[in-house]
Amino acid sequence: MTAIGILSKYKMSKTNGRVKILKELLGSDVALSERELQTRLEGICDRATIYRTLKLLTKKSVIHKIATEGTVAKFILKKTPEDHIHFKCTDCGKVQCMTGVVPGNIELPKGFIKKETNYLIIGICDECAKNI
Amino acid sequence: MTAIGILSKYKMSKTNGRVKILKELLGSDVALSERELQTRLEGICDRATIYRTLKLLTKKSVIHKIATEGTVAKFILKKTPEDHIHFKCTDCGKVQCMTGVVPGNIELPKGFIKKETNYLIIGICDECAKNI
DNA sequence: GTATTTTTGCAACACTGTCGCAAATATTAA
DNA sequence: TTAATATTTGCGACAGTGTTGCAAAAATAC
Repeated sequence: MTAIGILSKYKMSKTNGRVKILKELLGSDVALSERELQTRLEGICDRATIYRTLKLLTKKSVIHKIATEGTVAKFILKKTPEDHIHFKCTDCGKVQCMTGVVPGNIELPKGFIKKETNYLIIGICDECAKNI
Repeated sequence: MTAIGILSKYKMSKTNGRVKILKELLGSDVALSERELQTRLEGICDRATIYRTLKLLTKKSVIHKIATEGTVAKFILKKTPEDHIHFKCTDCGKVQCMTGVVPGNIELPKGFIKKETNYLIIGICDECAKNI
């Protein structure tokens, strides 16, 4: 799906900034922070706009907000609606989707209602592991 | 294990602040942020001290640093060394340990090395679910 | 093309987490 | 117990994240 297509689907105004932000996310196989997006967009839009767009896209479930170890949140396109795991490399810092690695169906204790998941494995990614 | 016991075990100086911080963590079944600790300690020690202590305890694997949805990290005593899941309630904000709920053994793709996990389920906890 | 609605950029803000440094406290050894 | 040494603390300053109000700008609706 294209950036414009997604914006149409969710009835969001097609502004220059939003299209560019979405394009970056569509073209990235790793999760990006607001900072990283800002760098890639080279000042096409304001910090606040990026934050607002990311918040909106997260709310619409187009992207996934990943709380990583540090203070910064990273965002990645939701490829599948199912729960899945993300991997953060402590070496290169990349956060990526672990497609194919499915967390077993987790049964919560009685009374708990699951809305969303944030599964993160921290370690060394395959690329970095080669150089050790 | 007592606060003093833990400090001895890890060869950490037994300062007033550290003992109090550890006692709070030992007495809490939910994860606490630096802010929450500060409130509970009523100014017994400085922000910086709390942060430093939490960092050290995390490094020693005494506590677990949980990256929650927002910007703030929360900390909880490590009851078991195994991977386990934490649950964050969007209603009351509490983050707790889901003992008994074990994530299936997750197999990573070839080359990836796991060091640590951060599994968080977001939803409504049993207490809050009652009042809906 | 104009009117209306939505979004943007800017500036200001609160908050988190870190750090250097001198003073205070804890540990060690006598 | 005291003096010497090592560690930790509090303070202030700082960089960074994420949010918000508001007027200007852009997008949508008519």
